[in-house]
Amino acid sequence: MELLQILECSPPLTREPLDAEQAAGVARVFKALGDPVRLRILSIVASREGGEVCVCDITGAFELSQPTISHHLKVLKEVDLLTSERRASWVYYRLVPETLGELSALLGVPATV
Amino acid sequence: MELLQILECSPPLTREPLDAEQAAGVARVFKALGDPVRLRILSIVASREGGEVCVCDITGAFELSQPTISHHLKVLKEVDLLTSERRASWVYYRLVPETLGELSALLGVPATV
DNA sequence: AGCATGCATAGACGTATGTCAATATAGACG
DNA sequence: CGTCTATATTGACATACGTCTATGCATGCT
Repeated sequence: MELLQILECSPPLTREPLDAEQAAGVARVFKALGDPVRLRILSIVASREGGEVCVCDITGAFELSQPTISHHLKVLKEVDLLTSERRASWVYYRLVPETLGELSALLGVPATV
Repeated sequence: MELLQILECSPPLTREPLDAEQAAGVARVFKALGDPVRLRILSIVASREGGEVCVCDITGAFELSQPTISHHLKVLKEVDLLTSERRASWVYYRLVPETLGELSALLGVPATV
């Protein structure tokens, strides 16, 4: 089953308990978010006007090796938080807003009536 | 700095990049959510009518040892997702909805206008 | 064709994490 | 007080993870 589908089928945490399969899928995404470098990478891509960021822009923002950044980008891609596209020599990463939205909904606390 | 304060000060990922300190704080919380067992525990507590769950209720829901459940509860407590209170022989866990709400806001995608 | 550049992959290494069995602690109750 | 029950802590172990260096693979350029 696709990860985004699992997120779509998972009820908000405050509504009912997750079953094991839902929890496993959701946990994969949160685990990807559970690293400071990946969070910063994601926020760089997500907040970028135009929505696209070249890998070189990201690498320049950290004092980490290029392979390390590449590794983190791969992790974010594997959980459908980012997509990438190669154009000419450069690879551009983009946010997948649906995934972020599903996570937000999952955590959302129902408005106090 | 307190964790909840860091969450309150952190802008939505789609608005601007997180700085290193914000990312470190936020990552701690997401890391706690990045385990299937903890997610299920959290959803059990969060979705419970009355808001309180006794540890024994949680232990009974998993085929894991009692110390393992206790460990996961501790992790969730350390990132301010849960609080606990002892009454008589039992310990009751409660959701901290503010933390969940801050996380949700952090991930929220601005409505498409 | 050959080289330079941008990014990905492979492998190695230390540290962190999830789990358990064993033990400790705290409260209830005889 | 002693003991039972509910939960927490400790220590051990295997596995996963973040990082690096070295290398591979495209693409563009001369």
